Amino acid sequence: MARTQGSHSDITGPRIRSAALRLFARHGYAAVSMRQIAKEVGVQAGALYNYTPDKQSLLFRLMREHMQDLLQAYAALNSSSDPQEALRGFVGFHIRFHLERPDEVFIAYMELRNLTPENFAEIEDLRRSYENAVEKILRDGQRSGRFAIADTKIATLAVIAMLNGVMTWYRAGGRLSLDEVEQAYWDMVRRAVTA
Amino acid sequence: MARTQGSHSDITGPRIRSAALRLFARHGYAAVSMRQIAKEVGVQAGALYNYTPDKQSLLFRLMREHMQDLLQAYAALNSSSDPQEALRGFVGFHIRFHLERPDEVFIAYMELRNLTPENFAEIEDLRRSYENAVEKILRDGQRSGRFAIADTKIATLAVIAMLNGVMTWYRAGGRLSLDEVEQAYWDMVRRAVTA
DNA sequence: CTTCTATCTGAACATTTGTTCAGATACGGT
DNA sequence: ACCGTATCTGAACAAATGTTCAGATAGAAG
Repeated sequence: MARTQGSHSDITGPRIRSAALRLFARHGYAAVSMRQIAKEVGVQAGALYNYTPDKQSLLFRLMREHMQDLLQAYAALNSSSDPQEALRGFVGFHIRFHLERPDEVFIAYMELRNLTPENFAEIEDLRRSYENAVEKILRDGQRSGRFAIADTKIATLAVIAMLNGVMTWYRAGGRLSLDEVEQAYWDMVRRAVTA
Repeated sequence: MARTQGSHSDITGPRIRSAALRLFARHGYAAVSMRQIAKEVGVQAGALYNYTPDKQSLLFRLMREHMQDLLQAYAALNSSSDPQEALRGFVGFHIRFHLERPDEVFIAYMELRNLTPENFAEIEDLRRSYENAVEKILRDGQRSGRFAIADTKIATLAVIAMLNGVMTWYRAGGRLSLDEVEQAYWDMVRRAVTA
């Protein structure tokens, strides 16, 4: 049992982050000890410090990589030039991306207050980038007369908040398929912003 | 400095809960120690146990009282029999009630995982009551043909999630007045559910 | 003024916390 | 077969944790 020592382990790093991710999501950053993480990996607590300078960095790295993945994946989605189509694309993307990463999303929204000020600022920048990309769609639609939105900033946050809500209840294999969920949310988003 | 002992203190209890509320909201339940709460009140840690059997009960009481206040306040709002008016009333109520209690709301949504299973179940029941009241409005409107909603359960959660989003960014004295915010959200909610 | 009691202090407790480090170990290269 | 080094163990550290409790204290009641 446990890992033998001396063994080359390019896999220990990922396993540590994976265990930390699940435990942080489940019990919260402050409630999880380094020893719990180590136990999950099958290693002593001291060994974790070959892979992270401290506990805070472990959390920060998880959050930053998640936000970077999100931005990169969204950038890779070639968005339509038609605002309505672009918004539809965003809704589908956002729902699916987030449902595939429940733990990362949970942490990214719940553990912001456990970041040091500098780390917090960096994560906030990334999130604002994402919001700005969404707001651009709404502004384009507003300018073209396709959308009728009182305040695009509010609408951006409202749409994202509404979509994020799906994470609190959706379970694969439940009453509704992913396509049905996506359709239901898209119907509401579309009507909420359309003239 | 500090409180003198022996003084009658019907005010110590409320002050403890008030300090716990603010600290839990700011740093999270697990990250706040009983000594920090005591210090905020100006008392030694041991004195807290005259007012709560343990830390868990302190959190639970804050959450339960908040949910009960929410349900009671909503019940006191005499709702219109017209679904659209009822929904409008709910939107205004929900936004204002929640913006008046940022700390309570934060805790009620973030600290669920730090409740014991029994306590969690009780809070969940209260929240479901609230959701059911909202869903009733949507079903009434659906039945009368006023609303066009694919799934009233999803729509309920979507509307609440969207409105809750206001808490993450609204600050009194900011760019928009409370009335403007309420109007903007009501516009979106109305269009999202209206036929 | 004396007595009573609710309230608070201050110390103690066993555990757990994040982190460090000297030494043990086992793999890759020679 | 041996060495070098990346990796892990196991013990140690001071500090902090939730909780308990005997005793001090001050206001209320008589």
